[in-house]
Amino acid sequence: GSGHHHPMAASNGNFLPGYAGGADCGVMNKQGHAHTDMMGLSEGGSCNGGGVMGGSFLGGLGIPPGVIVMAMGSAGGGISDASSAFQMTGGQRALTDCQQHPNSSPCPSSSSPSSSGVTTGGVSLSSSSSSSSGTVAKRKRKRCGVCGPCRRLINCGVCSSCRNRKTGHQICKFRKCEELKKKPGGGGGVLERPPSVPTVWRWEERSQGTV
DNA sequence: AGCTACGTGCTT
DNA sequence: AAGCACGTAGCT
Repeated sequence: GSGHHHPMAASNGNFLPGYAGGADCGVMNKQGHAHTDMMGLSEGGSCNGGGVMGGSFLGGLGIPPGVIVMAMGSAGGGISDASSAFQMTGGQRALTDCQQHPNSSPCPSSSSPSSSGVTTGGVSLSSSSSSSSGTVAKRKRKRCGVCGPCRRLINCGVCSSCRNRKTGHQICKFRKCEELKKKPGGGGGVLERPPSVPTVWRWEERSQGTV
């Protein structure tokens, strides 16, 4: 057989092997700790050529969660399944990450609240810098780590941000945190956070406390 | 020191 | 208003 590519893969193969495939794998590996997340998301490791087209396909394309849910709901015909699957990936991501590196505390949203301060609803106001002479230095907000885009671990490789990364210095559009998309002072509702965070927190606390 | 990505200004 | 490009904060 020669060139019997999958119809879907063929149409998308224009960029998958070029951007999502190589670029993502390379970048992710370089990150060091992200590979666990990626595996949890793709359930097979697209980089290793696991053959799970669905995983690499969705991840590579960077299709937003909503699309995935719709697709699954359409195929499986069960919203419960879609919801479960979606939550599983998200939960597994956080838990796996935390468990893989409990000492390094890689979790930006759940592992080290005091340092990251994301869960408190903003950047850590700890007197790190700029507290000497009262100069209000520009402090970057950090991604919430729990929204859909934040859960996404693979760059689509085709959006303007990915393509113009060299000059744009921007994260993949599909990975752009929903909170960061809003204005810094947008309604001051920074305290609003999804139930995913407190759930994980309780889980960890119970785990540590019980043991 | 180098990389990633947020914040902001400029251009369209 | 949306997108692009640049500076630079934050992290490794």
